Amino acid sequence: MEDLPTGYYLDNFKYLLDFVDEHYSNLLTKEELNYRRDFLSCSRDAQRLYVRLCGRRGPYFRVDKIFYDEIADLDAAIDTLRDKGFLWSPKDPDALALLSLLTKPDLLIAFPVMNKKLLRGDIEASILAQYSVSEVVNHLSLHIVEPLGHEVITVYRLLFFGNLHQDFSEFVLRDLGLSPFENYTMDSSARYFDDRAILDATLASYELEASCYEVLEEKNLETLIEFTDNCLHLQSVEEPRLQARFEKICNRVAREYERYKKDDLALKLYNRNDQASSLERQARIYAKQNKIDESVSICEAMYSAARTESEKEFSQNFARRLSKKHGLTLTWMPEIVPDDFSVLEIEINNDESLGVELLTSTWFQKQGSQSWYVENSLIPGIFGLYFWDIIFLSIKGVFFNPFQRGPADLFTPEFLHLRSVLIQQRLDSLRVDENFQNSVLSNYDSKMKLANYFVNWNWLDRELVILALERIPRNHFHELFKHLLSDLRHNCSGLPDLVVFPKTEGYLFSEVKGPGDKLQDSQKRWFKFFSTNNIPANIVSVSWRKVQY
DNA sequence: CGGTGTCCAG
DNA sequence: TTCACACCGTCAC
DNA sequence: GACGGTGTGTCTCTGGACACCGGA
Ligand SMILES: [Mn+2]
Ligand SMILES: [Mn+2]
Repeated sequence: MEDLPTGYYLDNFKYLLDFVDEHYSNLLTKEELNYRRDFLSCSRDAQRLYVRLCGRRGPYFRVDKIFYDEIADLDAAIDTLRDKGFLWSPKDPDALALLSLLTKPDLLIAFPVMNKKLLRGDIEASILAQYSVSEVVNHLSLHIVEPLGHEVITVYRLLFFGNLHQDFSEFVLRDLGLSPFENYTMDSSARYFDDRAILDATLASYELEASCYEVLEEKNLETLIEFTDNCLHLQSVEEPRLQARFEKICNRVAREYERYKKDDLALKLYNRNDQASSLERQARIYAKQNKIDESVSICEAMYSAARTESEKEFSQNFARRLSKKHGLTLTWMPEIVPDDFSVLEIEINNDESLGVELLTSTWFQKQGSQSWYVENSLIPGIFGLYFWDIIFLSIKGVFFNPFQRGPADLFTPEFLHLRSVLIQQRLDSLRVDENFQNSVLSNYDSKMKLANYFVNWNWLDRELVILALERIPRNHFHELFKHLLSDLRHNCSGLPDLVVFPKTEGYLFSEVKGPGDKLQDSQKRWFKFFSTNNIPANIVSVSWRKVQY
């Protein structure tokens, strides 16, 4: 595998800064623009040191523990960064973070009174209880530095990636060939953000998410109420993605209120949005409070405005149970179609180390079949291969950086609308396409390892793809792909554990269920789909063979 | 001293 | 740190 | 059977260094 050039990390950092400067400079504040200008004016050593430190946990670093061969003059680099405001030595550092700079033996030397048998965490706690922060600082007298400007880097990163979960390691993995990306064309005007207000709101929503997480960790009702009052004000955001993110946070908090039996507080938050999870919780709460009419009317509204299969399922099932219990007749409810999935009962020896799915797969192999543990990798994977060029079609604005696993509109209705003709053609041609197998396989070979939202290369053997293409009939693929396309976001999960190929012909999807496990909702939906489309699928119900001693 | 987890480089 | 999945305990019917 | 809570792998990968911990 090819080595990266010395200082590769600085190249990546600068690439990102320049890219953002080129595409988004009109969105940047004076401070953010100056940040880049000042950084570029630093010496190469200083730039390298800064990027190195910012890539590490920190937040503080002992100067005597900083070792980088490629940085010639460490002290000069530190001075430069300090002068330009990229680094400082904090006067009032966090004591715990300071203690973390010492190993446990060093801690015990510095604070000899401690009982050596304690765990590290207990030692730290007891030092903090015993000494004031300034005493700890003076006592250790370490020369420490802290890189500054993380917030600015965050802005640049968000503008570049369009999210905050990707980071500089993307560059490395790509350049090492470990996780390369499709070479789609980005039109030069493509931008994820157009508006500073949206950018700021997005940054705020990431912070809100983080503080929500902390608040939930605390497990304290007062904190929760305080958080609600201070941070969850009704806000109107134009950006739908942002709105959804905000509502998700509200719903998480509301769910926590339910755990405290504060249904009224929960409802107040749930009421403000119409996300599926919110509607579902509202229906449950009203039912629990014996407000049957309210609960049923939520279900009815949910049913008639259902955006996904799962909303339809839930509203129907929940209302059905309610009506049965309270003797209501609901005109809007469709006839019940009882589930009738074929079940195969088998008995095998337990082996904790392997897991029930692999054991069942082995069982099928012992019957002379071939069997793979694929879950959601096979069908979405072949879909991703067959539709590859459509997924990565350059449509204006959907590709705005080189590290995307799919177009920006992949999970919005826009995706289908803007490509409807091509998608329809591809689906139609599937039935007669002499080339279907070849085009999937040739994409498998030519796109190998390239990141695609639907293709999980690690779980998609070439051999498996070949066999699946041979054994699964065209019209089955047609229906499977149509079903995926009907809800790309939700229908890429819930597929059965195994795909089984009997010795000579045919195939079978098999969902393995150990003792005490049952079909999940998403799995049920797939099984309904299988049964209406005559796609062979069963549930393998496993029980453990009694071991004789 | 071996097992485990975390950090970090590439 | 999120998501998808399995597993476990409880409760009511 | 319904429901809620929890645990696990895995998130894009792999290996090395190191610290910590608990038991011999
Ligand atoms: Mn499974
Ligand atoms: Mn299963």
